[in-house]
Amino acid sequence: MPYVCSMNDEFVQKWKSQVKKGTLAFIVLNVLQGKEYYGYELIEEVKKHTAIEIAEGTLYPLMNRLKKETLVSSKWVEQDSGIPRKYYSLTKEGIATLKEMKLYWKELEKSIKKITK
Amino acid sequence: MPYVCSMNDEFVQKWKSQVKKGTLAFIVLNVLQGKEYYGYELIEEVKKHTAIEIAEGTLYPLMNRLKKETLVSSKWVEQDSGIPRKYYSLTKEGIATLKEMKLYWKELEKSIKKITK
DNA sequence: GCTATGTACCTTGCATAACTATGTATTATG
DNA sequence: CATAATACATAGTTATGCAAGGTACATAGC
Repeated sequence: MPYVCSMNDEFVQKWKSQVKKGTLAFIVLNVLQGKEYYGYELIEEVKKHTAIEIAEGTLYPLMNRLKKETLVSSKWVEQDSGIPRKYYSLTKEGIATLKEMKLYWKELEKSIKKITK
Repeated sequence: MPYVCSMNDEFVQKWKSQVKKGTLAFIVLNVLQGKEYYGYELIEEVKKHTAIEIAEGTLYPLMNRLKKETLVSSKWVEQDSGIPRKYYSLTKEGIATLKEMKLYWKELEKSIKKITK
């Protein structure tokens, strides 16, 4: 591979991973606004519509945290064939919390836009 | 205090802290684009112009990490009176890396906007 | 002289969360 | 019958924000 540019690739990779911290919870809650999803489907949904890939080993612990915080609830749904699916949905508290998070995100976005130029 | 809303205040607080992971490095590098800053000044600058507060215990270790990654360099500047200041500036590598980070941030912003609707 | 406040730097230890790797189980496909 | 895709789960590693502590200088008020 030819030397193209002096940017620090490994640093950027780690940075992206760090940016995801917090961001993923926000994304998941936002997606669940519209309708219920099961874990695997949620990952696919996000991958399809955005540039964000959520690893399974990331999502399931995340969903458990959100459940513990009572922001989402879950229920098992048997399938005619195949493995049963665990569907997640926003609780009332989840909706209120998401609203608060949206405010902060908008503020952050504005702040960074201001600094970037 | 009257009960106003069912959102989870502590969760939101922790979440904001998580969102800062990665975000702060991005912010600092962006600020240093324009001109050199010393640590204390950088905190004040960001606080003044945005909604973001960077704790000292966050900034100094962060600057050391950025230095170790050779994204910024620093130099001590003696003052006529008072404590000498450590001024930070972007390196060539820092500039290239920041460019890459900006691309990802734009992408992320777009993705979230899409999901938030 | 003493105290408080503001400036300016630094470090330790804790909590948190993403990711890799690994494991389980079911169904469809070649 | 082996592979891929679906679907959930956990352990261990790593990175980082922040509270809390510290050092040091300068100024203002009592």
